[in-house]
Amino acid sequence: MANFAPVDEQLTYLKKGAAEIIREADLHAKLEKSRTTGKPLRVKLGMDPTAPDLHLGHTVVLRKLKHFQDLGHTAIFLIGDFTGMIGDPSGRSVTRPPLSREQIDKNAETYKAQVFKILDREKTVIDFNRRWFGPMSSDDLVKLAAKYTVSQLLEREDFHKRFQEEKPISVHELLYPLVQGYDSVALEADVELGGTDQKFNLLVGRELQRAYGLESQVVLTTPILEGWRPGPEKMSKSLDNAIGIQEPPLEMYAKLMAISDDRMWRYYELLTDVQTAEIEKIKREMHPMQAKKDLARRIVRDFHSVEAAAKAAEDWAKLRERELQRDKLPDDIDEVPVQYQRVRHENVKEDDAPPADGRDIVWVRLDRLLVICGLADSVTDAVRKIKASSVELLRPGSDRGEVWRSPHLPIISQGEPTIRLPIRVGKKTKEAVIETE
RNA sequence: GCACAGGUGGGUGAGUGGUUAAAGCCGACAGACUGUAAAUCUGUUCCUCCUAGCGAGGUACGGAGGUUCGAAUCCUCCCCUGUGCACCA
Repeated sequence: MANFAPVDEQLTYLKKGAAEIIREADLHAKLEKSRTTGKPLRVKLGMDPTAPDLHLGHTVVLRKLKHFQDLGHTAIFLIGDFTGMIGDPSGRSVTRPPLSREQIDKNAETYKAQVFKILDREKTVIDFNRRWFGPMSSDDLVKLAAKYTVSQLLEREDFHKRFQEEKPISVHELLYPLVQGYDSVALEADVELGGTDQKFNLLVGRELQRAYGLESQVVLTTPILEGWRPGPEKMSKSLDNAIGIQEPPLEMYAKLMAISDDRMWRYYELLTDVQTAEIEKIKREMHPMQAKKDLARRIVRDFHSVEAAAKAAEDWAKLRERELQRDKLPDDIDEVPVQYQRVRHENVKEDDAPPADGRDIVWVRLDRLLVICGLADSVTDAVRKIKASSVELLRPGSDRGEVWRSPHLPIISQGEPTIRLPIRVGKKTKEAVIETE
């Protein structure tokens, strides 16, 4: 059979990005045993087919399953089509509405499609817990229920809280951890994976296996990933900070580029196969901006393709540049025709006039001009903007211009019928075409 | 229908007779900073006019009147919203 890597090597690989391993010594022992017997470990990850779309947060634990798979162990992806009908009460203060049969089937299908973006389709065992719960007799169910006590179940924080607050806890919800735990019995799992929020349920699996005369599984939890927006919230669709694995490359890339530097390292740890030592090196030696680009590219590649990732990076850079280019004269400035009458400055004081030395001076009311060009909401607003030094007169062919702080603007005319005047206010640039005739 | 509560600037929300064009916050707009994102800091945030100034004027606190030297603030009527009750049953 397969040749397993040395235990310590495997352990290092598996520990990256893990929140907690219960118990590490057990895992060590199991790895040791599988290596000597040549028998791969049975590693279980169960998911309820509740949300049809997976996001990067879900992939943290999936990747961990993949790691086991990489090392030659048996990855079992268990779709909780039976448990889905109960609804996982984890972290919930109210009863979760159960899913309909059709909904579950539909979600299960989309799950399979998405999960194989990470797992190796050939090597993964997909199972449904209805396989054993479907035919389970009432007798067996009672036997299962007899293995655990109410007070044990009430140790769970959310149950405890609800009990304390005299909020309802349905019996079927109480059953949930038992059912999930029994999955481990049925599958004879050596290891079960889950998010840290699943810890209690996973531990029940340990207990139940022992109660059924099996060796207890090792529980490996993974951290809950934070969303891409600033803030400590976990990644979640409802908080609108999730990066879905089915999202288009550019969207994915852009969101990833928007994460904070701190979070970037977290993502490196939890969403890539870059080894811890390597991450440390990147942290030390690479420019954070470059590191983030690499990360974004890497993740997009995982869910799309190398080409798509390259394209996303390119498109993103273009978008970025366009945004940063507001100092530069854009190629396509809107031209606004303006009649001189509407912007003519009437009462020019003599001493304001620069030496005309024979040429015509055209005095323009810059404030009115801004309004006509749509660069200000009202004349008052225009004056404010002028006084706030945010109005820049651009010189044609140059990226730079001159900040003009007065509502009156003298232009030396060479006698042309029109005067072109590119103006920038903040992000907006317009070119006024003044008809002097 | 009755009874309370309430209607303020883009949004929230202070303000109960007089420097109140109306606090604070948010948003928006600009400026600074910057490797991305964010954060931060500064300024501005009703309109019109000019001589461009801590300038002049106008309009504004649901609507219409009124009291007053003076009202977002007090009175009357109306409109609208929320809540409770009643009606219908």
